[in-house]
Amino acid sequence: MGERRAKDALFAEFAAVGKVLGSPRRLELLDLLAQGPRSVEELAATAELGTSTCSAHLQQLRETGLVTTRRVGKRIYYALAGDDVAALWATLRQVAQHRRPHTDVARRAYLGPEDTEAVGTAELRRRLEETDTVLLDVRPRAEFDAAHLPGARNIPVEELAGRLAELPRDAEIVACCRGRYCVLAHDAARLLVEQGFEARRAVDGALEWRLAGLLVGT
Amino acid sequence: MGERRAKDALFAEFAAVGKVLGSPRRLELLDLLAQGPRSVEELAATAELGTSTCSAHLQQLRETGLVTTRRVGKRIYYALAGDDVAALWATLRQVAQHRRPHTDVARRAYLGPEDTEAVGTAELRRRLEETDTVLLDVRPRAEFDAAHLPGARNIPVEELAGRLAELPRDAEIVACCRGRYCVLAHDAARLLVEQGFEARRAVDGALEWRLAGLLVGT
DNA sequence: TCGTCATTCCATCAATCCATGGAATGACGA
DNA sequence: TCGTCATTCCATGGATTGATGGAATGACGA
Repeated sequence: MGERRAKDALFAEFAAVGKVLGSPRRLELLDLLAQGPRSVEELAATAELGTSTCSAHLQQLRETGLVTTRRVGKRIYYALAGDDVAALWATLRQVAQHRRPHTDVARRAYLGPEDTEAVGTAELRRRLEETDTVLLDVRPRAEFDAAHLPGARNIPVEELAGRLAELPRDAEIVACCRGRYCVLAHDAARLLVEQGFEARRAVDGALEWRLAGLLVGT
Repeated sequence: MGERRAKDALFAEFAAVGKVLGSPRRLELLDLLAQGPRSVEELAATAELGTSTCSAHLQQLRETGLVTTRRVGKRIYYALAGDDVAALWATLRQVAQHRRPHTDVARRAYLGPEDTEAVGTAELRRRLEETDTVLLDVRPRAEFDAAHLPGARNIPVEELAGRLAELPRDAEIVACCRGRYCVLAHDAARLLVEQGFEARRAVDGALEWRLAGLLVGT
């Protein structure tokens, strides 16, 4: 009886998903896609990959079923197949953070010093309701447009230094971005504090809020 | 600035966890470990692996931080590092089931025909409280001892055919095992029904109940 | 119909991974 | 102290994977 063979086939299916999660590059692409659909060249540029390489990785993600494609004009947009994939990605990060001490070292090295104050999601929502806190989403416009917290304003970090006049000096500003391992909010909060604003950064970001069902599209 | 380098290092940490999930053999070991601690040779025998091969896989799991080891006498027991790892494994399976159509084909090929009636966890708990349903855990004794649902009785499948006299003919029997992708309950329920018992099988098993915090140890 | 442009295919090289069996390790028990 | 036994180490060969650049594909727009 092919019981062993059948079991191997089943576990090979599971392993196919695992295998595709085994490359830093693919995870980076997955992280970007968790923010919203993107074309190959956008992804290649953002992830600093060659187009061929990026395409090859995306195809592996697609063959495994984690992402889907849609053609618009002469571009092909890749998107996460569903929120369960985002949940898997979040769980993977959580396990790494929990079980691999070095993850936290790498996280700190990437995000920079913890010199700005962090605001948790519960606290953030309270402040948005009860005070005139400004929620500043500093992700690229495309990602903001795809989905963001209700009431958030968008100024991409690259533009932030030149658009300080748009921000209030008499209210608290909370910067947010892609999620727990994204630099953008750190950078933004740091810049704003240097410029004399009363600024903090959100601990969570679009990925976590997406999983909690808090986001709205445009 | 080594921003790219730092980001790569962070994502390499995440990918290390993904990479170790990319082998069917390791996933099988992980699945077994989700049932409770086991020695290398037990694992090798159950997963039908050579000892060296098994040891090598276990070490990768350990280096990645997903499992821990403990020495007892001349044996080394491997165990899951925590419930978050079990949750990751469950999420991975769920995504595969959801996003890879072939998973269900492989699942059916392995588990055999769906000729016995399935009982979900909510319904199972209701029946255990309100009727005199017998919950029959058909996993190996070691796994049952490590953790099981309160009130369950243990008869490993191998022994089942010879111990039918211990089971009531006037009450419903629900067979349970490791989880959604385990054959044992299917085999047991099939055998019992053939023998004229009023038998069903639980949809969920130890893995799912562990994550729901329903298990008790010995 | 043809040029353009985004994406994919292809061939290649270097690197990594897996399974295997025999030797080495290292803790227990006499 | 020494034999035993579970586990790990090591060397090997076969297979897979990732990055890369140039060629091919295929849809759009003139």
